[in-house]
Amino acid sequence: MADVKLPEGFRLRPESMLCFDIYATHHAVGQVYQPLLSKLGLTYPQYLVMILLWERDGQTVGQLGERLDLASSTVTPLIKRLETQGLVTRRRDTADERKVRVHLSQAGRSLQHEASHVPGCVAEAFGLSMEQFAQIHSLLGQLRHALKSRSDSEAA
Amino acid sequence: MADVKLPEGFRLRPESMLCFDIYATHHAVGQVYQPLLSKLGLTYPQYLVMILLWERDGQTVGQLGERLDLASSTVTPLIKRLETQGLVTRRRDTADERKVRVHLSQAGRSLQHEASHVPGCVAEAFGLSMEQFAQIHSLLGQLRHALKSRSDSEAA
DNA sequence: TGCGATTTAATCGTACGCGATATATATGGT
DNA sequence: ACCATATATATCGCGTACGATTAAATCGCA
Repeated sequence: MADVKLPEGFRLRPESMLCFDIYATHHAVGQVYQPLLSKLGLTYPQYLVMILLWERDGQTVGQLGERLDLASSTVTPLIKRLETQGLVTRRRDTADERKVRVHLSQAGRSLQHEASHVPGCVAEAFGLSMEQFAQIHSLLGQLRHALKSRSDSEAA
Repeated sequence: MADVKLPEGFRLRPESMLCFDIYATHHAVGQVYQPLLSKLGLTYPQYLVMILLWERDGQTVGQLGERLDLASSTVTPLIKRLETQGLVTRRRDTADERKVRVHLSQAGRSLQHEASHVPGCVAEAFGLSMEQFAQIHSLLGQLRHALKSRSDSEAA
């Protein structure tokens, strides 16, 4: 919890603080996806889960949560809502009954095609060049890595 | 809603998609702030509001919401919780009674000093150079600007 | 002046998101 | 085989978030 190299009484305009940046960008991105996804009956977090399942079916609740950094208290009800909509089914793993595997239904698989235009629309809305895109990806990755290793060493 | 220049059947690893980047980074940042702020009895969004008020007292609910991209349905209850904690007071603007002005209490002002170590701790946890920091700020700003102008033209 | 349109907050219902806790299943050492 | 421990989900309470709606105050303008 070391104290820092910022000048005494250092004050930035709030809008130029990184916490505001991330917060505002997260919002802005969500608002690009929202109208596209609501036509499919999905929320943004539900869409992220579906993307993971389209990539690999039958993942456990824990695996999905780990890739999205979400606790079971968030993932479980989200999956149940997807199940209510008929997009997925939940089955206990026969080998290890603690695990719940999430499987796509036929409707869940078809939805992938109906959603195929979404990344394109979003990419277009982003209006970034491939270079800028790659830069952001790289910098955010570095940022998360720094934060992660910091909190890991704290936990140790 | 023009379709796009992505190759047919284009598929990225989910984790390298920008929506995952932003989502995961937002989370990671929140988790750096959370332990620091919980000692002050604040949540992350409450902290953002306090920063805005420390910069300029007496802003309206609408002004606070606009700077954070939040609707009144989010801001109003948040402010009420800050009021319950004794950090702010809410007063109707005498000149325009539709507006509600949010004012810091003495406790709200003192909290600024108790929170003064937070940006430093966070900057340290970020572990980024000033160049990287500025790059992220700039790129996220460009991204938001692109998204904003896109959705504005849509609304028009 | 009067009254319809606009602006500003607040309210409601639904869906995240998390910390703390509970429950069921599996594992390891004796 | 037995039991302490660990693991995987689920549940609960609280605090965001947002779209849709409502209500009050203000503004525009005939």
